[in-house]
Amino acid sequence: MTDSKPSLGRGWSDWQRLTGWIPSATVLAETLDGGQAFRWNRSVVGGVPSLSAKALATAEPRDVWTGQWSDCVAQLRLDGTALEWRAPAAISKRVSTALPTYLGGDTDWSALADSLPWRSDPHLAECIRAFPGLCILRQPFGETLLGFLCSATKQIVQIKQMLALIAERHGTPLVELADLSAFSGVGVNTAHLRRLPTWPELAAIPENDLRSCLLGFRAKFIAETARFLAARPGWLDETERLPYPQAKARLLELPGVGEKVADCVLLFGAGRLEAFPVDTWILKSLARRYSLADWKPAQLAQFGRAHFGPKAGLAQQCLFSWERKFGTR
DNA sequence: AGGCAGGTGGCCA
DNA sequence: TGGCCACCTGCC
Repeated sequence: MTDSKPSLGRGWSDWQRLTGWIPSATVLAETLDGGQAFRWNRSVVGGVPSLSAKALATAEPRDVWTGQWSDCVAQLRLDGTALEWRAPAAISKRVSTALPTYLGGDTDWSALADSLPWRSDPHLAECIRAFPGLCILRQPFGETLLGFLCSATKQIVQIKQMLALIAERHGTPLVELADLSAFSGVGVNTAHLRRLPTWPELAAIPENDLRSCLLGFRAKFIAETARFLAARPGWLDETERLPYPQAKARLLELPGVGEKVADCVLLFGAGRLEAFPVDTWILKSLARRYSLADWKPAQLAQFGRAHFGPKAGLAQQCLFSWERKFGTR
């Protein structure tokens, strides 16, 4: 079977360079799979496939990240110092437009981190040094809300499983079924190439069907939030456009959305860098590194905004990543 | 083999 | 306002 012509609509586009953001492997992993987003997975491609396949021992093994958001799916890899991407050929045009925005627009993340008060804060300096150029993703608002409604007292692996199941069982395919056969052997489970259901779609799913996607008591919150939104067309879009304080106040009206989830949605799903989510990791971080043991979450949030300034959300993510990776003791 | 986990809402002083 | 506790259930 020959496939000499460039494939139109089948398989993946060629790898293309992404200009602007050049993360290390660590920072790329931390950005895509460090708790901001829950729809990225790493696979290892290349290297020595088997003992007998000496001839196939070609390229160095390297990580390829596959991720989905909205009606997009993309793969990312590091080639030397450049970040490269590709997408299913059928949607590569759409992805080429959406990907830069998803990765934080044309923000200079190193410059932004440099604007944080690290000069007078040794621990913050250490966290920034550990994850130089760490990026705050700009994810779809509604999907970010869904993701963090799943997050209560769950670890990242489990949140990823919930969302994968929701997409698999209740989402529509991202690529035409006819194109899916071209995806075997590239580290992609084609069953997972489905977009997450939208909120109107979620409103039509019985709570028990949600519950069976490993959601537990979170299913009730999602079902109730879906009903709330279904009764208010345009409410979520308006909320996304509101200034931070008003947007947060509105999100807090949703069942299952408290301070922490609201801040996560605004930080990772709306680019509001003034949001400062206080979770257990930040609780530990501030208690241990800033001697703020026994402070309550609301006080810590106030401290965070006052101490780290208008881009406190980026500082939060640096502290969070550091604490999760190095602070386990 | 059980305790625990990126929280929230409701109830009580 | 502040503190406690139930809520589900699959992982480490």
